[in-house]
Amino acid sequence: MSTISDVARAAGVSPATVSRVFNGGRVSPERTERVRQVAAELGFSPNRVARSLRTQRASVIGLMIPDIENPFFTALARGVEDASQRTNLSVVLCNTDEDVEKEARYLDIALAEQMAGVIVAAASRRRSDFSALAERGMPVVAVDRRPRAAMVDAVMVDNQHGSDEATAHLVDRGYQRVACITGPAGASTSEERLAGYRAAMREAGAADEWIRAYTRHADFRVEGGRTAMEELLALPEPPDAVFVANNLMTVGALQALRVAGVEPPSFGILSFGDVPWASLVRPPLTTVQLPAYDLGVAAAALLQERIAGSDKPLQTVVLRTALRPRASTAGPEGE
Amino acid sequence: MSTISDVARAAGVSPATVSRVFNGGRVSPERTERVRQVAAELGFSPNRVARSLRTQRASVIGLMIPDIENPFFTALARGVEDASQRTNLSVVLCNTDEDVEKEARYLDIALAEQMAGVIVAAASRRRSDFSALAERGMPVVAVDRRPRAAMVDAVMVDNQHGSDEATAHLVDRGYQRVACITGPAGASTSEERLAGYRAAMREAGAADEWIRAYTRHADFRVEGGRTAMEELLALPEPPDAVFVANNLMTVGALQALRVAGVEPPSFGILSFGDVPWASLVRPPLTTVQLPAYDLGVAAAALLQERIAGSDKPLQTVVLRTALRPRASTAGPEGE
DNA sequence: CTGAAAGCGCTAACAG
DNA sequence: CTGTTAGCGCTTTCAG
Repeated sequence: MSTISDVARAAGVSPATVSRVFNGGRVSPERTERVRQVAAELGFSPNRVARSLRTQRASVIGLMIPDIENPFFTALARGVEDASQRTNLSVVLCNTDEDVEKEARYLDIALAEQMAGVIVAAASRRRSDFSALAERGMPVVAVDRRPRAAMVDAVMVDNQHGSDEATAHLVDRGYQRVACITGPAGASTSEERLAGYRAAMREAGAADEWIRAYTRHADFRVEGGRTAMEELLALPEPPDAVFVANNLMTVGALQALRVAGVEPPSFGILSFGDVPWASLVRPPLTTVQLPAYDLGVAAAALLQERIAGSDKPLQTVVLRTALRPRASTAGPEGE
Repeated sequence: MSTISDVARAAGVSPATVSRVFNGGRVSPERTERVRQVAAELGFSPNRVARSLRTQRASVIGLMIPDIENPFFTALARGVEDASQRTNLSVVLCNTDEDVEKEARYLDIALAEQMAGVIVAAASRRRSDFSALAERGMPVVAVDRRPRAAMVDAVMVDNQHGSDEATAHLVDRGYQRVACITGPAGASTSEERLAGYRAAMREAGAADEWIRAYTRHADFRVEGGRTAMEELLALPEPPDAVFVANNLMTVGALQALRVAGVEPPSFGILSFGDVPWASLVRPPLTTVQLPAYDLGVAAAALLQERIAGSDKPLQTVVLRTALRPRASTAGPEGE
């Protein structure tokens, strides 16, 4: 592995000149040419570690996501990756596993590795803590999940509006008892989606107590969705439709329905977020489409601005969802 | 951000002592205690960039996978991650997108960032090139896909055996015309799985020419699987069963079958590798289970040995698959 | 436009 | 067991 001084010696110039050639400093054309030539011959490429140490900043950004097995987050990750590639930033993907400790460990690493910045889909609304990064001036962008009171830029989905619309759709189609399976109580996404559901149900005339009885919190995973659905089906007066607040829990809910011999659309089911391999599900599922990829792109753009030193006031970008009605919510008569 | 000298000064010791405290050198208990104390107060954590520059090795390893949206690779990634966490290595995930250029770019980054080592599921058997890393002494472990002639450790799945067994299972169940959808011609996994299929078919008495006519190469993605299945169904004498060489193509094949109104198990279908959300598919799918997670763990273990400086001869670890017969291959009579 | 020199923060000999 | 010292490879003043 040749170094900058090897190149300098071989080209008969100073290391500083070589450095300038690779960093856009002013160097005479012929020297530039010679240095490039020699560098190519020697297979030289600048050592980023040394550069980071010297400049105190890296060309790597961290992306913390809570579940690498959820297609929503992989799509988001691709958005971040694609947008970053254009700026020559490389992306380090960290899977926090919905675990605040693990997340904290990765945030420490980001700090110790002097990463240029971090994009986080926070594991917990209350307990995720970015203050250490913020204090040391490392740019942070929150994505998908809004951490409480953290002073960072954010890119969010319009959860409440999307859920409200989705729930209203179920009501419109004639379902009488629309239940809700939402995520863990700590997460902003859970709460906002629940709030949308509640708003729509109140508007449809449901009492708060009734709503509470037909609401379940689960873990945003398949398993949790299944269990919650089983509980709802076991109610004295079971629901005839369900609004499920994320994709994986919908998969679980579908399993529970199948086991119970309940078939959409006589039982309505609507998923907030695309269900993976939706094409395998019959009947086709009504979903609220989330702009996962664009969320990633927007977050990366915001982060890049900050890395470049922008001191605009903090922004929150909100992206809209889109309701895709399909057969799974055709109506209780099973049209 | 406090440095090692800040801590040294505040604790009244030398920087070397602080360093030793954090790296397991011999330091008297009371000093160790004091240093730890002071470090905690100052919120000190060692700067990994400086450490890497000094020691010429990093505590980061790269993991290059061809498709982050394939659950097989995410499971593999988790294996790598879990195994690495125990050794305090952090994992950088790079999505090569089955693209040799993109892969090469990431490999360059690995080099420039002085990563401790790299685990690669190669994008191409022929064109993926690790020689630059090997030359510079960076440990590389190939996983899942065997790059041609590269002198690296490898962790593989017993593709040929698994495919042979799977195909024989279809034949045993009474299917007469078993077709095959395999992956791109370049990949070792495609070729080995195809070889297993061929061996079983020959043993069942099929002519080479017949086998060729009932074989399709696709791209390991959903789309490719669908197209290939459509082609097979359009043959003058369509197959009555198919062996599909990866999970995503199976999803595509199922879509094509559904559109054509063909239902397993009267048409047999068997997937090499677990199909995501298999529980949504009806009837339940017969699969060859792959040890994706363990593949990751084994690769990480091998890499760690090399990073630690082992100069054992190169090894190839082969993990076995397991056939899980389910209803989708119950037999042409549709028992 | 170019070179010399001074570190970034850390670790690894080497002496003590 | 502890401190001193000399860099890892690079960038960035500061002179020239």
